[in-house]
Amino acid sequence: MPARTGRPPKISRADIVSAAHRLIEAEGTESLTMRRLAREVGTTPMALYHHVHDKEELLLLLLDDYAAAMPRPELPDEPGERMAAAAIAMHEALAGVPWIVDVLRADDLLSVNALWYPETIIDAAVRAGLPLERAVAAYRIIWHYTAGEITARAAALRRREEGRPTYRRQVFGALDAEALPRLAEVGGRWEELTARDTYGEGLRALVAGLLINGLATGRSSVKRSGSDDQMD
Amino acid sequence: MPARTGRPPKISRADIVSAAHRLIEAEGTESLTMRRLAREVGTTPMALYHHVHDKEELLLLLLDDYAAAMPRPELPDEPGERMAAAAIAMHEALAGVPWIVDVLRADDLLSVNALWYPETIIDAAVRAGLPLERAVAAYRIIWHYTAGEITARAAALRRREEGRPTYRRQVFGALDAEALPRLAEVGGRWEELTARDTYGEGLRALVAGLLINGLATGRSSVKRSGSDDQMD
DNA sequence: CCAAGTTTTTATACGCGTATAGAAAGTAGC
DNA sequence: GCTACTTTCTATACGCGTATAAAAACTTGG
Repeated sequence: MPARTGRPPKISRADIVSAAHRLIEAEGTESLTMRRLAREVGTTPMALYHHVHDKEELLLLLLDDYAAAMPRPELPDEPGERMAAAAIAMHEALAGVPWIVDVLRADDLLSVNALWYPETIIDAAVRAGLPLERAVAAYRIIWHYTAGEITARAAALRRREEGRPTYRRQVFGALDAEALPRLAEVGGRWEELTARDTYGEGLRALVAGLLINGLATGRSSVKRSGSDDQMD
Repeated sequence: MPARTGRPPKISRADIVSAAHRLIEAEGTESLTMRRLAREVGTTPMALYHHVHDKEELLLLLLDDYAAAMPRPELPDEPGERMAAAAIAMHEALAGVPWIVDVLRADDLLSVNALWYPETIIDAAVRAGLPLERAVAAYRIIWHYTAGEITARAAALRRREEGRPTYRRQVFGALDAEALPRLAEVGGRWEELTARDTYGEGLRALVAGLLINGLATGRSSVKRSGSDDQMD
């Protein structure tokens, strides 16, 4: 029965989401404002709010579409590597979305179509021998690390684009070498060192540690067996 | 020479920062707006901007004061435990600051008075046998994990306070048990499991993994340090 | 056909961070 | 004392997300 009561809608959630995609595509992330979007859809700003709860929900819907379209990686059989592969795929998916930072302020993942990532990571952790509860904990720890890394990455990018006077250069210039010898030792190389991509390295360390911890005796499963040197 | 040229200032950076502290203390984090703060200081909003670059810088100044006042923990001698102890102290310091989330959107730490944390962590990593470069990388990995965990924690708190209709309950209600068996298995316990504090657990795993990687089998992971061509 | 009820859309308004322009209040050189 | 110069502060304005209230456009029951 297509006939419902009340004033018939001019726009739908889908209209809004697809207009948002168009807008981002055409004019970049910064142009995605509720007011601009309303103009795009051909309505008033507040009309949008009858279809999405707030802007954050809209972004989550966008992410969901995005996640649905992401290709899923081949997964190795060895559990530790499998966890790592899924996490790296998740990281790559998220790192490619410029407005992701606003979504990352939300809790732990995730939008419906992105559930494949936690599912796969948790499953791999269970295969590695962790009880389900600990596998969930492991996933969340990986998620926190991933979200934090992406946030920092986005901030660094932003800072680089703005060309702001590099507050940290100033900090490292006036370092008290007595109180902070290591930082003084690093000195001017900080900028260079922190520009490196360490996500993969950290992730492997994390996975190794999680599996060792969870299995009491560090099964040799963690020891990198072969194809470990992929980077993103 | 106390005589300087130009119109004499009515307010100082210190005035602003201390007024901000007062305001937060008295009326909570949400009341800290540039306009409200200006009223508190007895000036116009835009006058503040001659003393701080933007609101984010102001928050960083607040954090700096806060960090200066934080007690520093006793540090164990064993390097791994030492790293963990410093990181946990850092986590505790940050987790206690309600507006921290806005600062965490910035790069890697940190304000001047908080440099003790990276210094200590890096130093402990070096004591554990990591070369300085890898110790810095280890610190940053720990930082990303810490920042991510705190962000998620803050988001969870916010969500709990708002009493929003728990989007995730809805997600977990309509789970496709075929495609997502592990998540289906967790089911309604997700809420409970994700409420647990896993920071310490994750951190220990991370430290363990970082030290294993950097030492025992780790030499093999240094093998690419010459041709280190990764982008960010 | 009309009143009641329901859903969607519009109008208006608030407070936010901050960009921009210019006024105000000093010092320094003549 | 006047002009130039510098620094600080004020006035105004923009676009943002979104709360609130009312209007509009339907269906339904009488």
